[in-house]
Amino acid sequence: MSEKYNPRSIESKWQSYWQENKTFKSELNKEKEKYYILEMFPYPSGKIHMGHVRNYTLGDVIARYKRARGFNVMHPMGWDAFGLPAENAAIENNISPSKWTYENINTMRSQLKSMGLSIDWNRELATCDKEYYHQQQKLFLQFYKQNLIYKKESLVNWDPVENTVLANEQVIDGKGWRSGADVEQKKLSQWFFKITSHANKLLESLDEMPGWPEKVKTMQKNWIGRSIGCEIHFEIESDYSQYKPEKLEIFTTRPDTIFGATFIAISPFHPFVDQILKCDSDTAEEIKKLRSLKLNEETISKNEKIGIPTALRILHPFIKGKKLPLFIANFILMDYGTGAIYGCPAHDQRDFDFAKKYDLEIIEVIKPQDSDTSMEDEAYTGQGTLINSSFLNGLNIDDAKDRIINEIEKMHIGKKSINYRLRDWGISRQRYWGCPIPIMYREDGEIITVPEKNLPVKLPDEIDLNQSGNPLENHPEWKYTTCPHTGMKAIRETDTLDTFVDSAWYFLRFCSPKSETPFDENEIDYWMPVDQYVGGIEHAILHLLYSRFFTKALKIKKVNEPFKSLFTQGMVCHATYKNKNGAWVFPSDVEEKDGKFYQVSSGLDVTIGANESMSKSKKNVIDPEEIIKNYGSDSARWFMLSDSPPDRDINWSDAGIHGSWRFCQKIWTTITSNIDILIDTNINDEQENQTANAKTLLQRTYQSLDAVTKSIESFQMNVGVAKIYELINHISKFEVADKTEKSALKISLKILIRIIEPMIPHLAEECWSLCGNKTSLSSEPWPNVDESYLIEETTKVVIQVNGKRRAEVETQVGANEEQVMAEIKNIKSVNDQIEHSTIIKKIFVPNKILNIVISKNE
RNA sequence: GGCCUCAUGGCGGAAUUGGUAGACGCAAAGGACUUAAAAUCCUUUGGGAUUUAUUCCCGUCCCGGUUCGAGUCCGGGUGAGGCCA
Repeated sequence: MSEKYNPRSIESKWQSYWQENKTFKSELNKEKEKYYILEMFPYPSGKIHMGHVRNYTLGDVIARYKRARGFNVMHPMGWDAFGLPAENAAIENNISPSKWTYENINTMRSQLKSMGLSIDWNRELATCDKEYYHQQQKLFLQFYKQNLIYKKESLVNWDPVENTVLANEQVIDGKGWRSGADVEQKKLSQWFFKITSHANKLLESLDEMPGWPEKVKTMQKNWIGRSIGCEIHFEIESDYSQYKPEKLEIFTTRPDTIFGATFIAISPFHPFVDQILKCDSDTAEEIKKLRSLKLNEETISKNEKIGIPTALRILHPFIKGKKLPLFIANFILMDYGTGAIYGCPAHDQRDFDFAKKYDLEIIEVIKPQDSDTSMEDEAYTGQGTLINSSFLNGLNIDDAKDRIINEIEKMHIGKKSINYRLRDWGISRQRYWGCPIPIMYREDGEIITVPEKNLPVKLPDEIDLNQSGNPLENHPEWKYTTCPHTGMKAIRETDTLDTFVDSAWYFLRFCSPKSETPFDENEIDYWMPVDQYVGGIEHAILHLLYSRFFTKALKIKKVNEPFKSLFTQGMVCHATYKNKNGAWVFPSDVEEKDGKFYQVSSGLDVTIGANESMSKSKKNVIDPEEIIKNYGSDSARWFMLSDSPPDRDINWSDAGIHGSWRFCQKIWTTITSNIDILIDTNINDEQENQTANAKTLLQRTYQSLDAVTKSIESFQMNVGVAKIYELINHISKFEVADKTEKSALKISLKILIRIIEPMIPHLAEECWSLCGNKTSLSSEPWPNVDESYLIEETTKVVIQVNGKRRAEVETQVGANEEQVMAEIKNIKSVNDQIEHSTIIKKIFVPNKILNIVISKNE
């Protein structure tokens, strides 16, 4: 057997075998325990990149491992196929979004297949497929009936030149990416999912999800942002002649500090401000300026605090005669709470800065337990006792909160209230390439849903993308229709759904991808929840939260949460390159010459940008095709799993791929050179008169097997890889002299073949078939650890003196302190230390350590 | 600004969760084979000292603490990254 390792022929051979034999087809089978492994499905942007290779290799290791563990594994794949890039490509290349998308899908499918992933391709779906969005429109109707969908005015980024709405990423430095025009904030009437109605459920379930990383749960908790506080209605005095509002409703999470309140601030978008604008021409310009600035938490915390004084004064409800000035301030969000707060400068840094700037009163109402604070430089936000606060004096913060809320409720000027940072999910997109919203606007003003029997509302094929604005808006035949109930004239909703809607339920659709209803209850009942979900941390919040919301809102029996375990793999990053014209450049198009970088195709100089997650939009992608072509996908997979912990970001470099190739080669030569032993049916498990050598090999084999198993279970594939290296190093140094050693080697090699299959499946299948097997290795069970080999007779005990390692001794397992002490009598390095000293005590950890604590005799 | 991570040789990283720091891989150097190269195999590889040893000293970003013992736990700092529609 001297044939060379030839990954190209081996890999295509096994890929065809798996396809022809439907090796990875999954079917409902109640006799068997199911395992649903899912990686986040890709956007079909053109070609796969190393980030995909990492994601899908990781998932495939789990899929293959779980199959070996006897589970009925479902491992599907699909395409997150709607979205903006298809429309851009359509304009650039004069190709329809549909054609562009399906061509990309074909390319990427064959690339994924060339990686040897154990995917059930029978379940493949694409969200842009009308079969898929037909079902999605049904879900829309269902949500609509449940009152989970409503319409309201909301701000969008508006490009006045292109006459179109821009996504956030299309706004660069406040200007439209294509037109360069200043982007305006425009109000449009848009559809929303009432995700806030599930805020509390979404929050509370997080505590019952041990399979999720703490980091992601924390991010979601912060995102939902539940806070308990109090709404208070204040009476108002006005110096405006034409505007005299009576009451202002504010929200605070610190009602305990109400006696320290010295000003009131409202958002520039607060309803009061519209009226104030009418009365006060002096400040109108300033107010308009505040309104034009984009407000979010980040800018609020960084930007200078600005307040515009008004002629309104707020009466303090507990301090008679006290009047607080009211400001319009740039750090109050209209969407949070009531868009109005009171400021207590002494105990809130932001209020403190504001008070200093506008020379407002600072009243200390919380006194720290241990020290006096001066309030010179910063607010005190810690625990303490209430002072200067009338009936609250002497209470701690929590008690003071309860007491004041109680009082406020008694006086009927407010109530305890729970507030969420989470806002409703805006789902309208003014785009063509998305799922049509099954809504019509009738000429009599009624908004009606398209009846289920008339679904799907199909996207028109013929569109004009060269006109500005949404192509659906510009498509009269599609847009104008009649009401199916009355025959009245009607206009279709021309907005399409956010693509996050598509991905909020695809994992459900995979369970019954061809069902005539959105999903088959029976299948869902068996397959859901997803046992292991694998994807990028960048989806930690939105996609995962939306999916959780869908799952809860659909009220599927027994399925409360969609993803039992979540693993967030690190991103594959690469430097970004830009040429002189500001265009992104592919790394493969960059070359170095005399320390300078230039673009090969154009000859232009290139500047190197930051390392960022690989993405088609920045062109910092590496196509795995080259590597697969040169080394094979087994080497590529192995390389991807080596070295880096799966949850850590990596900077892509192919340095080291050669080592992976060497490893595959070594597996091949090791198996082929020992093939005689492997196919010899007379060699079995020979334990009688086993040589020490044979025993040691088996010990190491089972230790490796144990370690590899544990590392796969705990998502430490890089450690698993290292343990397999150790095993093959032992095997290749092993010399066979007698029958028990042949037997040991055979056992060891067979275990090796089995445990490399999740990682390098083609080579493993080939080795397995060389051993004379006629069926796929993937249906073979995972080997069991023979525990008897893990029991060691001797062990090394480390001898420390004052905590420093001085020697180690080989002892019987379970040796006691006296026995170990006897062993070390003649060890010089230890004796040198304990000479002329008094032994104070000895710390003995059986089989591990003996630490002798001494004090030197002077 | 808030919240959250992370920091170990030339590099990627390991360390049974408080018990031999640097497994395994990459890179590098030396050697074997070869007319030569590639490939393969063997050896060395955290820093330093010497009497070359079952030797000693230093060493896991910095300062301090807890402990018989700290890469691991606690406090403070420095630096890097992520998230904040």
